[in-house]
Amino acid sequence: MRNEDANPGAAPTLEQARTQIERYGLDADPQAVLVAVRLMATGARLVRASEVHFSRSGLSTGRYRLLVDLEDSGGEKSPSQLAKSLDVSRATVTGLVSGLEREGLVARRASAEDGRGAVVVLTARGARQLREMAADHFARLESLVDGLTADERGLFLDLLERITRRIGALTAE
Amino acid sequence: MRNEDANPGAAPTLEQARTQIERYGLDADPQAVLVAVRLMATGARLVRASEVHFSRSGLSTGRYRLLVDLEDSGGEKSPSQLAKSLDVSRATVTGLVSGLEREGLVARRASAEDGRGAVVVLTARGARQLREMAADHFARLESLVDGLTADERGLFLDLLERITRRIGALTAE
DNA sequence: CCCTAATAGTTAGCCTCCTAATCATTTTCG
DNA sequence: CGAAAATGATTAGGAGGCTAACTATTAGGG
Repeated sequence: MRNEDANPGAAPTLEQARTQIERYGLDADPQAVLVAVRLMATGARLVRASEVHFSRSGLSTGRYRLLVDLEDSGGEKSPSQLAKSLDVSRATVTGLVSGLEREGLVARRASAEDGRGAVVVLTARGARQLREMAADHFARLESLVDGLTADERGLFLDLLERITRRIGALTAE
Repeated sequence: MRNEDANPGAAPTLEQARTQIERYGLDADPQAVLVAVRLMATGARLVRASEVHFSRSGLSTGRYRLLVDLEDSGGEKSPSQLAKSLDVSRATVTGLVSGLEREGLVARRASAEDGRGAVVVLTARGARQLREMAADHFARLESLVDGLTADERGLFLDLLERITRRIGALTAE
């Protein structure tokens, strides 16, 4: 049985990391490489699982996040601000808002102060949608880390944060 | 200054988690929720950073992973096997292979044993491409976890794995 | 044996996100 | 003040991934 068959789904082993490093005579630390690769694989899986989940409510991760952000901001926000806080391009926000608007979860209004600007408003229907999804959503998130104690969660959060800080450097370089 | 402006880029705070939970009178643990949300945010950022990086070599994360997988398997593999080990649909593999073939990094051959089957072969050019990228690639991965000691990396790996095991349940449900 | 069911690969069409270009307003400053 | 630069939003077009549908071949059961 092949290695990959026994271990499907983007979860590489330490052996694989070691082999790859040695193939080119590099001196990288296999464990360090494994951490990075596993984190990426997990991230990708999580993103996809989330997309699958939200699509069952006719939403998507992006649309849901936009709705939540809107509610956190008291129900109104400009597309630019949304792009910034969601860490997504303005063009993407335009698309997300268009979709949400089509389903009546959000509405567009012209900005009163700035002639160029627009304001995205959470509709009653959008707020209700969020309310209906809340319990299930948070239960799902909680269940992800069910297996960890409070201490372990704190620890994980700390380690994760220290890794996250390095991501910026990767793109900038 | 708004909270999101001070903390851009999909890195929610404990406060935000608490607020959202309380808004609907739920009793979820804010810390647990935070861990899950941060992990997803980090994953998404990592995936995007990776895409940016590979696009500079005319590749993508998916194409690179396919190339590596091919090399790990001795340079040949069927599209179905690739789909399985990359955890991606067969249709996606078709697309990845087409792209790689166009650039001469990979070639398609008909399977000798199975009339339906095909075999994807790593070309000399594909192997060279991998060789050229290796040092930089592994250095990048290593630098991601530079800030962690070997013990911390082991710990992180363990915690991450225990979380990853739960992802399946999320989608299945 | 042959007809049905399973399997391999591809195609078509959708969604998410991106960058680059465009158009309209504001702001700045010479 | 008026021209140039900056800013807000949208549009156009591309890449990655997915599912569903289609074609070709192989395997199985009556």
